[in-house]
Amino acid sequence: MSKYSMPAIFLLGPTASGKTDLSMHIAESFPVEIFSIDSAMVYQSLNIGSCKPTKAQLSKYKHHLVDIIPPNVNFSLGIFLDFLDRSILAIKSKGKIPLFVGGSMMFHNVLINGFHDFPSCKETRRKVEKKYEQEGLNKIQSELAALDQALFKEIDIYNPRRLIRALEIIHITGEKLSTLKQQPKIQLFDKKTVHLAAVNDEKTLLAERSKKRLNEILQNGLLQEIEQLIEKYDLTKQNQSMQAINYKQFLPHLLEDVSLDDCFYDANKATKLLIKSQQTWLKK
RNA sequence: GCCCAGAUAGCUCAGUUGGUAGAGCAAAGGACUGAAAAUCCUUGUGUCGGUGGUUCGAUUCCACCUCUGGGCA
Repeated sequence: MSKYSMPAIFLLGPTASGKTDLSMHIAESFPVEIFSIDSAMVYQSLNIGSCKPTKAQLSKYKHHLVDIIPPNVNFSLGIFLDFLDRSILAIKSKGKIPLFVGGSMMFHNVLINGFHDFPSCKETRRKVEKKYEQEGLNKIQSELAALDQALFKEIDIYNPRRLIRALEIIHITGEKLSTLKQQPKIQLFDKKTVHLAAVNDEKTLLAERSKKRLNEILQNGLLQEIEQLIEKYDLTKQNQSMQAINYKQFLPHLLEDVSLDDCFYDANKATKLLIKSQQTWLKK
């Protein structure tokens, strides 16, 4: 029934909960290979700020879906699924089982509960984005209302991202997204052989730990890392990779006149919000 | 010691020509299918610094006091 027809193990949890270390312990003694589910670790050269495992750890334990794209390329679910496909086929032939570890909960959701293979087209998307930028939210709201009334009622129409993506799909397929959504999802793994494990902790404890970790990240040379990154790849804050926590907050210190203390405060704040939203996902 | 400016939500501040107040951020909750560490939604009773006075009514006007900035000695 499922695309890969093999078992899978998931290790879910918020940031700073100890997933990464635990996953390597598991990989030590079980026939699994680690698949990172982390939207920042996919970028090459984003090492310190993304809390990527060390080079030594990465070479000792194979981590799939880490360092798959350079920081000047924009990541997307499509890229994620492509790399996933290749890696899964590779370990399947070795008789290993994937251990999915990470805090990017939407990707876990796709892996566990399946997804619709809706198409994507950059040009179409750009057209819709342009319309939004030039004519505003109202315009694309009414466009969706005209094209797909059912979906309009269903989705969050104040969220431009959702509207733009919906219109993109409708324009490409020429069909209503609400209809397409009724088709069965692609299930990647058999639900019967999917094993979920969650690592979690008190929010205050996680906040404390992540603050401590942020200090370590700075000591490890986050600022130098960002400096080298933007120079080598000619990055600005527009790049998707620079939207990742720690990069987003400390970049202004290098490019603009923002104090280190302010950056620290913002990064810490962003991490706390991340933990919160990860915990919201876990409740599902 | 004198002069000036402040004191309002956890923080930064608006505001009420006198009828007991509201934004941003934080906090809490939530959504989530190609940017997701993104994006978006919901939730605001607080001795309006203290004590008096004027008034039907004061957080708003007046007096005094306390505290905090800044200036002058």
